[in-house]
Amino acid sequence: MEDIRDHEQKPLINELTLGMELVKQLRVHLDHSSPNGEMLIKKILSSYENAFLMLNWSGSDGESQTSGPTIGSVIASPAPLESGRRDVYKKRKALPRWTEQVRVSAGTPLEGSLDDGYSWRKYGQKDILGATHPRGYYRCTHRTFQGCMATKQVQRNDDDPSIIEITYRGKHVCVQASQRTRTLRPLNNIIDQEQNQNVQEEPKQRQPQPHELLSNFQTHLKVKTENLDTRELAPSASFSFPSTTPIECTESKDPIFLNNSFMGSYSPQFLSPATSETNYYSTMNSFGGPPNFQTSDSDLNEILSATTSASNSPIMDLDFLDPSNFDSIFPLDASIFLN
DNA sequence: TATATTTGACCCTT
DNA sequence: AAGGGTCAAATATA
Repeated sequence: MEDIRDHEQKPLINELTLGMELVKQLRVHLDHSSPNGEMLIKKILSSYENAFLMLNWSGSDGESQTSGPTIGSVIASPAPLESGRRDVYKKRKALPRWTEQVRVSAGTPLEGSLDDGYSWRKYGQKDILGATHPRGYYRCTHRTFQGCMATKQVQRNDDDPSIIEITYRGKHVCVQASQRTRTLRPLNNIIDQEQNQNVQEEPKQRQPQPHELLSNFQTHLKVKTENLDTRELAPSASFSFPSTTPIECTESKDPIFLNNSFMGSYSPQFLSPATSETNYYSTMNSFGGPPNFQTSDSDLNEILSATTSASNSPIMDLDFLDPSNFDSIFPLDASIFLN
């Protein structure tokens, strides 16, 4: 099985690799004389990255992959319900899961407003037996275009309503435009927003509150992990939230893929998780979304940086990250991709 | 008009 | 069978 799929993928990988190489050669010839050209190059490379990410995903799930949909198939043609859905359940069950508890001040509005640096879309709410507060279900906004299966459940604690429990499931495969660093509004502006939010009745999570985020996660956050391989956690013994690392950024092995293959030349700078997801969204259009090429050069830089940032995230599970698999999938020194 | 949320129905697991 | 989780049509919002 594995071999067959390898054989199916290798030519594709090779083609992608070749294409990436050619793009980089083209980039050299551009010689910075054309900003637009450079922008396009980055877009193209970004698309290649995502293609690789998708391939990776489809080849990483050992258990259910025989009949389960790959990311690509999800995007192109959802699998039939009968078999597909069950596989989805299986997959999700196998996803790593961990819980965070965030204490919010009394008047703080709802769970959905808690921003962890990723953009979420609410897809359900349920009254839970024995719980006074309903549980909200959120999934990654980028599921459609990037196949990111990360979800989270948000529920107010019964005993202490000021505590909100957030259960994350799955790792982000998506690239989030998570770097407001360079676009952060002036502090007073942020404070204004926060004050406004405290008055807000129905908050919108679409407007991340970097300031609030920071204080929440740095001062009130407790994390308990469930079903999370302790081996993975071990390296994050420093499980603190240095400045603004997204919570998901706790696994150490994940960077292997991005650092080695795509981001070798991009120093992992530290980026704010505060998310303005619209930036990236427009970029993702380049492979599936509605046409929108208004992405600016700086946006693309952000995106690439975000990918770097994401390299700190538990992006993939993955046997794929097993060096042995890695070699077979990326025969070349992939660190050259973005150089 | 596009995108996000709500909510009842459906599916899956236990 | 019950309860939790997800889907998707309807509705709301910007």
